[in-house]
Amino acid sequence: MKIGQLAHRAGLRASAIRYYERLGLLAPPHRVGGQRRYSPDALDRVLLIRFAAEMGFSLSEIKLFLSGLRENAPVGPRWKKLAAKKVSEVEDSIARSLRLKTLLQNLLHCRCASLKQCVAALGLSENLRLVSGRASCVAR
Amino acid sequence: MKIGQLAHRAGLRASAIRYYERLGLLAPPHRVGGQRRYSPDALDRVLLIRFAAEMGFSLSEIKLFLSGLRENAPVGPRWKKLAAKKVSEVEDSIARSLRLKTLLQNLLHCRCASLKQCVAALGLSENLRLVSGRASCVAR
DNA sequence: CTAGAAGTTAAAGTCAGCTTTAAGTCAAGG
DNA sequence: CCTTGACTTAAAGCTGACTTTAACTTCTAG
Repeated sequence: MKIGQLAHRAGLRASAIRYYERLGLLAPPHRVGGQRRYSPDALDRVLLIRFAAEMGFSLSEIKLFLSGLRENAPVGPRWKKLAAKKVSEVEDSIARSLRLKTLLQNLLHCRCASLKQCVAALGLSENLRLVSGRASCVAR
Repeated sequence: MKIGQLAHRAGLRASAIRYYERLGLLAPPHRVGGQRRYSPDALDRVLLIRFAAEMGFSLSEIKLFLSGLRENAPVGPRWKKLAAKKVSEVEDSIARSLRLKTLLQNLLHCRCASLKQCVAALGLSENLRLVSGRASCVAR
């Protein structure tokens, strides 16, 4: 498989494949006349990388757990440790997003005299951390 | 108020304030001997910007709805339209994160013979969109 | 044989949201 | 007056994940 085809099948551009290679995520394949030739396994590898990326792992995290990973082995403790960490990160992000959504909806339905009041009513005035919105300005 | 003080009260660096000014988010204040002097209102403005930023709005979106916004006016239709759009964006992101979390947890508890199998079992093989994880490999 | 599609490289560009740097000016205390 | 700290500017740097560009080379179809 040439790079263009690999890229196409993985839904990427050739430049992304070369980039992954440069980062050490993808082993340099053998070459024919200077051009990269990939085995079908390479597609699995790229798809695995994309999968992990979609899971929210950064490329460096992916490199970390792909190094020394045999694809045809059970999910190991290294993977699990990273996955556990990522789960809690995702949970945090979800919690934050939910608070965000509530705030936005309050704003949407509020009848405050001013935006300023409205924002203040949501309990964010001081340092603007998204603390749990205590009072809703909808009630006014 | 000098820029350092404004920045400190808003929990930012002076450079961020100047950056906001350059972007047109903050009106250029008057100057004393070349130095910026801010009225207390400027703090409200900056806090409002930070609030919106924390809500997930980009600075250009914030510029959009701050332009022509009087702070002491009810939340207007322009705001509401943007907020509604953002609510659905946040909802999408939450939904995505929830799927992610489920997938990660499956991976965490799975006993598949291989990562490859595990990933495949989650119904992601083909194009790697995070479609609703149909089968769980935990069941194996 | 030749056109043109697709491959190669290194280096620079992109986006956001700032920060840092360099080189200089201003303000306040002793 | 002098030092020190806060201010000024424009321009460059940072992170991440790539893409684009420029200048070439190689492959493939006709």
